[in-house]
Amino acid sequence: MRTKDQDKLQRIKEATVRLILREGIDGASVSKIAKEANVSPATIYIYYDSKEEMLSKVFKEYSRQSYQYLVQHIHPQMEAGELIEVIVRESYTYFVENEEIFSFVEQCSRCPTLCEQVCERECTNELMTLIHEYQRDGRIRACSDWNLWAMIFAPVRFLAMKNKDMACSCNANLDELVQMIQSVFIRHS
Amino acid sequence: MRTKDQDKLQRIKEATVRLILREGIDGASVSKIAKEANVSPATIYIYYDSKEEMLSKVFKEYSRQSYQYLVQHIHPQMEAGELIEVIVRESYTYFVENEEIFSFVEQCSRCPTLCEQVCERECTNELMTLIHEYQRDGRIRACSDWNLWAMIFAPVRFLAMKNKDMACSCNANLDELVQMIQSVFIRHS
DNA sequence: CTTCATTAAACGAACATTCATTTAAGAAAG
DNA sequence: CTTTCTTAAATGAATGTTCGTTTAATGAAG
Repeated sequence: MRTKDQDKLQRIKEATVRLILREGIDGASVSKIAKEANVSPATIYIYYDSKEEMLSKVFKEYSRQSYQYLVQHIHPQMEAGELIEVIVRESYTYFVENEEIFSFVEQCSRCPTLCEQVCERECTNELMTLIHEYQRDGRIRACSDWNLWAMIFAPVRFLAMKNKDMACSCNANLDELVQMIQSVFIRHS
Repeated sequence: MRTKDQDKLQRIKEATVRLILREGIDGASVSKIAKEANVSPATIYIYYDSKEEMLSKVFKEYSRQSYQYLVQHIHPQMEAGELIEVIVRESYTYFVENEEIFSFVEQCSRCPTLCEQVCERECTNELMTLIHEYQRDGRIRACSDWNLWAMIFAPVRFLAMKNKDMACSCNANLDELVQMIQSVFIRHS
């Protein structure tokens, strides 16, 4: 029996993500993706049942990835200010260095038909648990999970999205953002 | 001479926005939009040169609208804390009450092919000028424009987007968010 | 080792459908 | 009448998906 070529599957995923950065979610057709991946359109249907299933699976996978990346850079002994700094800085780094994936995930997460299938919550359990500990003993300000996201990730994602439009001073912006977010969650700073 | 039917144009815009909320940006075809607006596809091409032009014009118009709405509720005599509260609350209200428009704008603003044509900056001059005054005399914390957006609008938009997923406690979340954002921009609170 | 079925991956071509857009003719208003 | 709006119908191109075939990897038989 012939075995599935994992490299080919990887190429399909990357092509999807690359094309959606270039042409937007409505410009990424199956045939274009296939061409970009050097693969026959029919091959895609060996790995996925439909275009929709493909998008939502790739979406889910790459959603997870950014948080997994983040978790690697975090350890529970960190001081509160450092924790926030690392989360913000590393998120930003990841988003900028993986702009294809980032743009893809951003687009998918605004698309009602896609994000009702992908629960962001389950991608982030590990990170949440850690932050909850810091909140419980008062090292960082307690708040609802929604607001935790709203005040940490929404700002970083916004800044990362605007990265291209910014002048050369993007590092200064990031420094400032770190301080601002810290001032929300940590007293006397 | 027969006059262009402005009501028809309005119906087209609303149908566009409604359909994109339901089916996402890639599910909104010209014919579906036409049907939704009770209009022939050809009629759309009387008002717009192409689908792309149409999307970007409607996008631009509705982008402006949310800020115009906001400006109505703001006056320069406001105390700093109140200013931020009003911006956050009224933004949220607008987004939730106009979820079709909101979802449409959110989707468009993540689509690379669309947002390179629409400069968000020019929609917000009036609001920016006002905030800059507050920043200049220290009533609210000075920061780069990017971070101003990142720490005010990105969080509200995020919360508004998650509004549907939230339990009944969405008002409490909003209250908390207002406080958190105030604590970034205003000392001793 | 060499054959040779067997199995599933992979493909290019073709499918029906839908797409964005245009045409040609009718309807409405001046 | 003239002018402009409006549309149903038609356009070719492109869409997502399937078909029939070929290719490559495996294990059994000689």
